[in-house]
Amino acid sequence: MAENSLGTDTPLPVSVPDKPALEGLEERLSAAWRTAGTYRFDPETTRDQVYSIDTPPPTASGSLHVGHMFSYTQTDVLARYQRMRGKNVFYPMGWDDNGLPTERRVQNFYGVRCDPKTPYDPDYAPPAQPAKNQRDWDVVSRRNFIELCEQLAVEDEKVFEHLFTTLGLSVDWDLTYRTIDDVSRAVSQRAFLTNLSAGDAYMAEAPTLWDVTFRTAVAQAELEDREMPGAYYRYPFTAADGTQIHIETTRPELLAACVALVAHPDDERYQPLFGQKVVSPVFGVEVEVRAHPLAKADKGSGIAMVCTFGDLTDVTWWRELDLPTRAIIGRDGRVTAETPEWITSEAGREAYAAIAGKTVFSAKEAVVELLREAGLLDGEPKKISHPVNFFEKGDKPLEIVTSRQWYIRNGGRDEDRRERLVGRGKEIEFHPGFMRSRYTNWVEGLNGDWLVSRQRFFGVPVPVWYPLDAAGDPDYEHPILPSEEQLPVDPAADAAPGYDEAQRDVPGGFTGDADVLDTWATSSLTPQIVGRWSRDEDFFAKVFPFDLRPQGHDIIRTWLFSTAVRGDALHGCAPWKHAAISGWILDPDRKKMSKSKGNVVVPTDVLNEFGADAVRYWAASAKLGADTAYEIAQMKIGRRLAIKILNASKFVLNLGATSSDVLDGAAEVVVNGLDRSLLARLSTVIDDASRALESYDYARALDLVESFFWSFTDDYVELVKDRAYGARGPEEQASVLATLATTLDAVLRLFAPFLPFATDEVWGWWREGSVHRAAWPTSAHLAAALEGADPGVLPTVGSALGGIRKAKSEAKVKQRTEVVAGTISAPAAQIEQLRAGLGDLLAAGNARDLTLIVADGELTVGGVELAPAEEPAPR
RNA sequence: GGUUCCUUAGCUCAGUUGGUUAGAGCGCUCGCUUCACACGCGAGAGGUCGCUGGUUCGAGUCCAGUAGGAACCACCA
Repeated sequence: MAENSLGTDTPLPVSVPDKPALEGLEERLSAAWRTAGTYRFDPETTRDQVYSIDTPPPTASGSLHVGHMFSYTQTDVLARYQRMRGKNVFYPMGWDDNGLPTERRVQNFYGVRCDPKTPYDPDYAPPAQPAKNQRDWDVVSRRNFIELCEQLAVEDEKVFEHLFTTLGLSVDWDLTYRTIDDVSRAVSQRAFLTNLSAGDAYMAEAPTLWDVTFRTAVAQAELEDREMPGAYYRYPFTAADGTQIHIETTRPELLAACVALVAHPDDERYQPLFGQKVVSPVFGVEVEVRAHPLAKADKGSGIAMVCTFGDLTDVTWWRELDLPTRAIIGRDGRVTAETPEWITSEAGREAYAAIAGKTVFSAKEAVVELLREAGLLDGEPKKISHPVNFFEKGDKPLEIVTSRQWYIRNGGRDEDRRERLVGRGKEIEFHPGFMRSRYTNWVEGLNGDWLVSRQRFFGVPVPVWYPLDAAGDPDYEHPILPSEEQLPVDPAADAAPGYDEAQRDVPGGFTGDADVLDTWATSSLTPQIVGRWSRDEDFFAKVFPFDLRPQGHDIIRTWLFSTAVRGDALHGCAPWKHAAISGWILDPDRKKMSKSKGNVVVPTDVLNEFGADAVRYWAASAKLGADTAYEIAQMKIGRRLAIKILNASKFVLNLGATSSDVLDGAAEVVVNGLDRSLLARLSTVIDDASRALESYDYARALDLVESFFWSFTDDYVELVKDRAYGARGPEEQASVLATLATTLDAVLRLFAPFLPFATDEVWGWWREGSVHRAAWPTSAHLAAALEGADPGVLPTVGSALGGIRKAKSEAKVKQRTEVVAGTISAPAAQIEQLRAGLGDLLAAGNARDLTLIVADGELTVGGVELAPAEEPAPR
């Protein structure tokens, strides 16, 4: 580690600019830090020296947002604090370029489409301009697509890196990764194969939530409810004796996919029907009436039409009542063209022809029309608004189709694992603590394992092949797996081990798994990727489990949980000790900021206008977990504070206060009671701020330091100016100068994590190296100066000065107007404190004399006689 | 329906194990170009801590209830 000690009082020439300013500091200092390697992680280290951070990788293909500055600053403050505490901080940066946003951006930017079946072209160059018509876009292999992605990512990442650098993030830029690069793909595949061999991953054919636009399966974590208009349609099924049983449904288009009617076992209206067959209208298909406790007697007509599959409840009934499968919705979201074999009647088959090949929407209209024509629609449809499941990135309701998919066990179907994962959540210290309940809530509400295969083209391929039998059908029971050394592999381009490429997709040969892994299946491995898991186990052991995972509360169910699942399966522990959950940025109207609302502020504009320290002040003023309004006013205050630090430092240093030996114990020079009082207060602030930061409450630490600093400049500095100029002799002057320098030194260190630019600028005026490599102050170093010090002297003298100022203010005279006489009455203890600072009080108040009177009650200043106003000098 | 958070000055928010007259900043009013800072300095006004009850010598703080706001999860016939 660099000069991480207090012995920094080298006799450098002090060089203070005439007009200190914030402008330009970001560029100059961040370049200097980069050159000096100020934030470099030292791999020669032991685990207990390290503080490791599992940085969230931003989507570099996305747009910059003030939210980025907000949450990343909060993490940076914690990182800087730990570094000053002497920790070897492992603070990497990643780029999440494995996912739909990047896929879309690469497609549109270059005008290409990915088809994994296309062979790799090592000499491929994208068109100079994307073709206007998407049909004319180049079709490229997955590997070419990934290469294009990496090319474009370089440009996108520069923009983010520039923002983060300007913001002053103390990231070690040598530690970067991309979620789509070779290393990440290899780690993702290795983890998947490890899960597979340990039984933590498996393949199954099952009903799956399906997005018809993207034509891919989606996981529970990617679901989103949207309130949609709909209608209840009421129509009858017919029992053998001719009784009509009315059902109500919002999805009449699935009538042909009906497999049963279900009512509650206690529902007396339907009890006689349980076990009997009824016939569906229009299609004339026989289905059984069944009982199940999930059916609600008070919903609709109390009896539900079960289709395969209308919603997740249907899946439950289908599974638990062992119902047949009669699917009619294809993966394209249309009704299958072929007439199903379970529709046997002539009329039924004719009716089916009316919906075959139609979209869900058109099929619904057609079925309703058929019902209406047959006079079976009971009354008009009742319009309602109801929640419908959507893929969070999709714009059509999800369907449920049966398909073969890969899953990773996450406790959704296994009580033991579920409890173990809840326990992992308890191993993690959440900040704020209540955020853990979101984790627990999610784990306990899971209704299935984690579906990780996606029928997309761009992403990390599922690293698996299948042998083909003599008929050319894949043997899914015996997948062919790659060796460790082969990773990463692309089964669509690379031949299976032991096979020749010529044997691809021919009987007796092999076929590659066509799917890619869910992006979270890779993102969930950020600790393993950046920590060099399986590549450098020695290194991995120095950073894992990580100390900190910072992230937003909106991705607890996805990123946080999935990382915990991987940590549990691969390492048998939680992946981090702490999780710092940041809030969202709301616009000033308290609505969530979003692009669609057009209320997004461009971060670079704000940085240019107020400076990085000002923006950081705003971010660091908000507690973890608290959604926070985007507030320019708060940035103005931060800017004011940063400027004040520059100016106050300039003043203090120009007074000649440059030796802070007191911090190293050379305290005997501090003889004045007011000085000792200030240092006693400083000592308390150091202790309190340190305690707050230890518990991840940086906002409180900032508040404490800031309050101290303002009382330092407004009260203490104002009081001691005269003495600092030497008006009361060399000993008194030495005392105040040592106190000023000591306080300035400590204050710069205390502010350094929050305002890295202004503090390091001042540090450079009189110190060697960077304040960001200096040690965090401790009160132990001040103890020697504080024997018997009374922290109450400063506030008491300060309020006496306030009383004098008030008298002048009320008289509407200049503050430097001379006080001819005045009395201060206060209890004896305060009079004692006033005596300790009387000299400074007289000087600061420009008072000839003040009479101190012991009296009960609070301190009051009275009988102030002011000197007559000076006549304006004759012109 | 379950879980969680929030409600304190006009605004944004502190208030750490319950303890003397509840704080800050912004905004507002008044004053001051005081030799670090006008991107400044000083002074001042402004709150029955959502509401109701309880515990306690003592409640903004703990408990119960209640109203309003927000988020997460579940429901989705």
